[in-house]
Amino acid sequence: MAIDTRDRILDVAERMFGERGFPATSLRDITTEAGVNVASVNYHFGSKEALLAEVLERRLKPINERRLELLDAAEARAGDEPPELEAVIRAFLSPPFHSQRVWGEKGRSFLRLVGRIHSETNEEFRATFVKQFDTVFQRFTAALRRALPSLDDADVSWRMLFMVGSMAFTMSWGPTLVSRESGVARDPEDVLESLVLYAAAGMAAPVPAGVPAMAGTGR
Amino acid sequence: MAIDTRDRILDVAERMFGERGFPATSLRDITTEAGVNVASVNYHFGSKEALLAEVLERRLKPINERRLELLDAAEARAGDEPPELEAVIRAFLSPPFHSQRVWGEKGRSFLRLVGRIHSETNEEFRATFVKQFDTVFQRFTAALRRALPSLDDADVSWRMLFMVGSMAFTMSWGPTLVSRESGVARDPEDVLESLVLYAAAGMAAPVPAGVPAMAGTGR
DNA sequence: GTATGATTGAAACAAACGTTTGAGCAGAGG
DNA sequence: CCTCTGCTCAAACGTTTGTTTCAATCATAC
Repeated sequence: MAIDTRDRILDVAERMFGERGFPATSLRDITTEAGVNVASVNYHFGSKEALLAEVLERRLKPINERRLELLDAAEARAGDEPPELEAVIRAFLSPPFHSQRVWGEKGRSFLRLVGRIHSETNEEFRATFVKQFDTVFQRFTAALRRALPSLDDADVSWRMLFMVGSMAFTMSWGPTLVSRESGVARDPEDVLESLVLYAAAGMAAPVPAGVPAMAGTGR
Repeated sequence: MAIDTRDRILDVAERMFGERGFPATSLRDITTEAGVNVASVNYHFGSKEALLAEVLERRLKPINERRLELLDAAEARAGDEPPELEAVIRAFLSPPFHSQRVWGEKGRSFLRLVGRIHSETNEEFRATFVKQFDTVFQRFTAALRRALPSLDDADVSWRMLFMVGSMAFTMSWGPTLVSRESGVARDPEDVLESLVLYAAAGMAAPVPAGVPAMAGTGR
């Protein structure tokens, strides 16, 4: 009633995709809960997959923009020197966590959805999805290489993957898995701090001198 | 023909669940590829979900048993002292990576499946799934707490989550995402070493003195 | 007030889903 | 030879899926 049909669909779809997953959520689940007609999805978005794309873009765009802003600031602060490692990591990790705070429960289910994306869509869709991260990944890879001059390119790539993994898994299932135990931190801001700390230490881990040549020409 | 129908179904299901995901894979996809009748799935396993459970257990049991073996060895080696941090981490991370080597392509798609589990099944199924890890998690949590006496329980729990996240994400998508770039390490054994290094450094990261009390009584 | 273009509604579409049925086949035991 | 048991098969079950259709309704502009 109050809100536009389009937005109602987007909100409910975001939540349900996050909770049950994309293939497991039917359009009728969404439209029933949103109180709109089934046909309106195809009218407003064209298809179920196009709806998913719109749900993702709506939230992802500001997050990635914010990441680049923060990275810009960190690099400007460092001048000609390599940017500070922890600042780079924080620039990457904090925007999604902040979105969790800003958007409340909506933000949480959206992050769970992002964590699912890689496993629930087909190859082609995933390709258009990762394109949204192209610039972000390139910029952050370059920054991390400057901040970690002792690592070769392969190490930086893998460690970025490790960091992304921690982030995605934590955002998706941290609340579910950890909150069951007793007396653990709940505030997303605290979790972010722990994660930054962990990732910074992992990123900066020295490569043992005995086995230095893992990449380079061939292997 | 050569192999038993049951095993044929299990093999194909493992691969397809890993590639496309559980909800996105139909029983007819599986049975057609395996060259068996649709009805045989329900005859041998009872339901699609029960098939998934069997696929998981078949591979997961030896992995978790091996983890506990290695942890036993590490603790025995340490005597009354706390076990060595890197040994504990390696005990947790290496069995799935080794399975990747031992089982070849089958192992890879299985690990991708495991990475998907948390996002593709309903609450009840996931509950029976994580039960398989109960013992493992308890033992490793205890060992890590002894190896990291300066951390409080909440920090250990969260950092374990970070580690599991890196592992799951790497096993699921490392080959897909990283291999596209040039000249990066491919050998699973090397990736394991990088991950152990990263996780050990992250786990051992000192908690900044300024903000020590994150858990404990309330917050 | 009436015409216009955007939006919604109920109903139906074919296709695909997991599961069930019951006949048919093979081989072992008596 | 017959019977039982384990298994496979083609066919059909009733639901549910994403999508389409087309008339009804709405707000806005003339």
